[in-house]
Amino acid sequence: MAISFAEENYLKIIYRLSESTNDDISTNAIAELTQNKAASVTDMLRKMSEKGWVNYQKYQGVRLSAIGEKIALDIVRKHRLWEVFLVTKMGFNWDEVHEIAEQLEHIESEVLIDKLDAFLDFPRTDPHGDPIPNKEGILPQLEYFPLANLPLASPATLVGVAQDSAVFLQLLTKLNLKLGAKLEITEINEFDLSVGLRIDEAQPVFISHAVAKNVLVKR
Amino acid sequence: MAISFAEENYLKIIYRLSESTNDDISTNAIAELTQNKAASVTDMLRKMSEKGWVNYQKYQGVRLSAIGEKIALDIVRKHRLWEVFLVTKMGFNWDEVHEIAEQLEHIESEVLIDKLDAFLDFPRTDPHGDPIPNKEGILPQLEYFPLANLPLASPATLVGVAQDSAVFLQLLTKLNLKLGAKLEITEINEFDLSVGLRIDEAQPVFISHAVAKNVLVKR
DNA sequence: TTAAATTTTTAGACAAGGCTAAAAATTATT
DNA sequence: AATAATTTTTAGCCTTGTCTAAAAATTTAA
Ligand SMILES: [Mn+2]
Ligand SMILES: [Mn+2]
Ligand SMILES: [Mn+2]
Ligand SMILES: [Mn+2]
Repeated sequence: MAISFAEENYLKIIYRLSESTNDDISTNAIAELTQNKAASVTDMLRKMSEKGWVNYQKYQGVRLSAIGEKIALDIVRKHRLWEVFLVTKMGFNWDEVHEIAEQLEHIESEVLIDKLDAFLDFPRTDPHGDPIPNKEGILPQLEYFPLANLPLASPATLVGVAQDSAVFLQLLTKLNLKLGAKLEITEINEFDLSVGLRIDEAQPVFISHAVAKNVLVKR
Repeated sequence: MAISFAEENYLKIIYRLSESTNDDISTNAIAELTQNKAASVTDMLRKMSEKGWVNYQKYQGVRLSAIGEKIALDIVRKHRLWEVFLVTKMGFNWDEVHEIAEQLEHIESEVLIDKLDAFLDFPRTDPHGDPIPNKEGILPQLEYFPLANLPLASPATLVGVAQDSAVFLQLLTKLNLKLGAKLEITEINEFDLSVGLRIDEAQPVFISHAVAKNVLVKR
């Protein structure tokens, strides 16, 4: 069953939304990311449900089926491998590659992707630190990753920092963020991507996205 | 004015048909190459004429406008550069790259193509010997011609092919005819225009006129 | 526990890019 | 020059993926 660009984009976006929550994904959330109207999303969800790619109940939201998740992971794999290519081989900066990868992720050729993977030396993460799924759709278990990528309500341990400027490290100390601290994200603010963070079972505090990106955690 | 994949394909195919004739291009010829029905072609020609990409008169055939030709050359440039990439960097054979390049040629990013061009060391021809237009749409002047036009006992070098179907390229491989091969015609058979051909100083073999017409050589 | 606000779905429309069948124009053959 | 064959266009229909406006369901607030 052939899949269209539009369908691939919907699956990828549902996947992305699923990463940071366990709830079903809402029509409006999908509409916002696809840049379509909610009515259009409803229609596509009905069609993709027919095809068995998502489990969808009217008014109840949607989640990916096993097949849908595999398709989404294939697209994510392609997107991230192409991003590595663009940065390491073509000399783009990491902030310039996303839009081009949005196009390249739809190129259909399994053997091309395998060769690209080898050409890039089997990278485990893309230029933004995001993990690259293998052909089977399995994400490498990274021993550490940015706090900014930690899903809501999923406990982790602070194991490092991605930056060692004095001002940054002093701020961590002020926040009581030290190696070995038990962390849990309680809230993610759409507006500025700042997060509510519970540190060692205490009352949550707010930290900026800039800080969250530079704090490394392990599950 | 955004351009769709379908439109890009029509322009590219009209360009290709224009390469081997000075006449206007017929609806049926386009239908055959696009794999669409003539009625659909008529409709697209009318629309593309509106947009100023082709000059089209009902029943009289079509030809590219200056703008249309520039668009077509841009696509040809991308197609051929990606084919070089696939062969020289990804390790594909020359008969495996056309279908993938058909997809990659629609990726939209001028800067990506410029970087790719540099990454590949500014190739003048693709893996099939076809010239690669520069950004301005200018084709490098190559001095090759069909093997079928080579006189007896006059050494030449295989520098390209006039066709890149997989069956044809596979036949060449079987015959040990590859880019750079030293060729010399030892015999021409009046009856079917087949030729005796010495390849790299080996014992002569017979090849059909159809093959000889599609093999490009340089003195 | 109603009423109000919000979210989601339905209904109907539209553009792009295809198709088939029939009509019209062009070209080839007597 | 008339007829036959071929090519091209027109007319009408279809699917995909989008939209707006209105209706229905759900959630929030009074
Ligand atoms: Mn990206
Ligand atoms: Mn990325
Ligand atoms: Mn090609
Ligand atoms: Mn080629």
